[in-house]
Amino acid sequence: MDATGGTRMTFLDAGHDHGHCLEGALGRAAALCAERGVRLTPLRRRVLELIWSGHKPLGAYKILDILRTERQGSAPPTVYRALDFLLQNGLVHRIESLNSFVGCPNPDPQHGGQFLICRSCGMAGELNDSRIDDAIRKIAGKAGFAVGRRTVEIEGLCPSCQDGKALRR
Amino acid sequence: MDATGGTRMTFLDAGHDHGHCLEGALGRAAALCAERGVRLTPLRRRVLELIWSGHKPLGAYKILDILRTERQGSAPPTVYRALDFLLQNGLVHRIESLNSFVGCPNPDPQHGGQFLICRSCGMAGELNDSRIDDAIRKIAGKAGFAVGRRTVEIEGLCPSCQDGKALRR
DNA sequence: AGCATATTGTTATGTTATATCATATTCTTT
DNA sequence: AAAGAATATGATATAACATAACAATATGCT
Repeated sequence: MDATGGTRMTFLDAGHDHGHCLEGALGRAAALCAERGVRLTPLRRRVLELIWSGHKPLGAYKILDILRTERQGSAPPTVYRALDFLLQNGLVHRIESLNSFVGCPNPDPQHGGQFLICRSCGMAGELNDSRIDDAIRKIAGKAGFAVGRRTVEIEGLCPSCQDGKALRR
Repeated sequence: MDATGGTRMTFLDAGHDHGHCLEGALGRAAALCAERGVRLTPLRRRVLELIWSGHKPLGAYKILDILRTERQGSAPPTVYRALDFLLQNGLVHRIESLNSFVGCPNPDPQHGGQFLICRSCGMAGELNDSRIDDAIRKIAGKAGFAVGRRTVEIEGLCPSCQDGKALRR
């Protein structure tokens, strides 16, 4: 257990070493794809890299804008197909309330995850808290509902933005 | 406390008296608008009624298709403005994962709500379970996050559809 | 009645996502 | 290495979802 109790907290400080996040994510993705026998092609890797350029969820068309500057002929399906692959392999999550995509820090197990999304700076942090998930499964189960995918998105203010330390990042 | 423990369960049986749901919702809406001094105009009331025509979340353009058959000149803003009004007054909720809207059975207090969404029949039931919400608030709070709006959407299979009693409704 | 405010009409456009078919690349088998 | 199957990407079109901006109308108030 860590500071948040029974959960892995990945809502990162503004000053963290992001190069570490990025390299780690790309390394894990490569390993995981190799293990599963699926192909992390240059395009897919590039899209993952763009998503991991920060902790702020990125829209498909933002990704496309960047791709167009480096791959002539990029079009919506270019991006959406790469995103589908990354989603299916648990390498990114879709944030429903933002129509955007964010990297998954621990893609190994199948998991839903809960997201803390700052309305000020736009950062999204992923929690994987078993108590939230257990509560959902338990109550839904009591209602006779067979639980599948969970979407838990918590909008609010991150610690930095509460302190007025930052307004946009 | 009811059968689901500390929560109001509103995931309804296929055979319930839906006229009751509809009348109740419209009545509560009228009362609530009167109380607040806001206007439940014929258009807004009609959109609310369409949303309450079932427990399956309805997309804005589905609503528009119907409106066009009864109000010449209806256009996207017609629907979205009515939806904004209904959302602001807590009379409907937006289901982020479906880009759709569903009636709120108990619009009185300000609340987030959790939604059980059947992938087979499309029905959505609203929970207002304090344990889920408390868990979210507590864990997010420990992470130093100031919690605002919560989006909790649980996709799965409703009891009827698990039993193979229904496939589309 | 006259004014201020709120609501709706109307047109245009922005944003997000998918369908479809053609081409190219990679993998497997021989 | 060649052939064929499977996978991935290119390219074009269109569907689905949502908002901006301004005009016209309806409502509430004094």
